[in-house]
Amino acid sequence: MHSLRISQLAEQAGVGIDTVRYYERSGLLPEPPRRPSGYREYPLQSLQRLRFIRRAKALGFSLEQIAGLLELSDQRGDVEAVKRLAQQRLGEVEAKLLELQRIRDGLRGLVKACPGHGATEQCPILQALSGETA
Amino acid sequence: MHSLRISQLAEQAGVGIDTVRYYERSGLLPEPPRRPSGYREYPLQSLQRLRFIRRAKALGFSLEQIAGLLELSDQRGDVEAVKRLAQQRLGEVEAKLLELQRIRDGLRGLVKACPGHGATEQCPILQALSGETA
DNA sequence: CTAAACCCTGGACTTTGGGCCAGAGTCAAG
DNA sequence: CTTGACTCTGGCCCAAAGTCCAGGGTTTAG
Repeated sequence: MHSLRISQLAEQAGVGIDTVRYYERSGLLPEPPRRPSGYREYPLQSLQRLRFIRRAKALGFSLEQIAGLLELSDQRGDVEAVKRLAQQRLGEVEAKLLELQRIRDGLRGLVKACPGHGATEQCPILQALSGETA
Repeated sequence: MHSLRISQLAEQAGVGIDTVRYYERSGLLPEPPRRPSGYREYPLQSLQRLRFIRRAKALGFSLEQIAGLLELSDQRGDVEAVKRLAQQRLGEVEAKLLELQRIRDGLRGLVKACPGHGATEQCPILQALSGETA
């Protein structure tokens, strides 16, 4: 039984049925084969893909950006182009990581500098993020 | 000249004027003093705050979550509560970091495993994210 | 003192990412 | 072969985060 109905797919991926159809409309999830009746029959791959989307979304990627990431795994061949794309995405992701690390450090500093009593005075998180990145 | 008109503030923070007013309505940006005419006069602090918001947003925080972060720097006193809040945010941020690192590693692997020829075959980024986190 | 450039409020509109029906067909168990 | 659970399409609705007027004051440069 390596094919799923839409409700099974949705449940196992932790999203709603409408979401699945919406992703299909948006081109994020490829149109699955249909039974003669019109019912969608999803391969297990779709589950991985859906889970990926859910996670990436939780990280603040827009569906459009996620489409960009997924494009990488869809491209077979044309290796040069894929590589360039991957490098570009990698750059974006690394930038995100840096910013997120700054926030984390700010928060850590706050937690540490604040031993349960005394003054919060100069909360470091504003500073931690006020550097330049236009 | 340590006070800014709304257009100057907006420009220097890299957001639109309407956005500034929207943040004020939403309680993210405190209401600034006004001239007798009603014009808003922003202190430089507002600039830092706006920039913080912009960055945090780029990382996928919602305005509501950002309000939560900013609350930390606004609270003076009640140190216990502040600390708990900060620790909670820190946990969230660290979880995000881990996921983002997985994506980065996946992309790195892709770039590396793909030296300009050969098959992309098994793009690692799907794998990198298909683990369990409900 | 006047024109250009700003600012005010209030409200309507937009995009993203779905949620929620209605009406009609399909499938599986008893 | 019927009943309940499931699916289909199409369309309308929603919240978040802005964006864009309109109509009317304000400031400032010439």
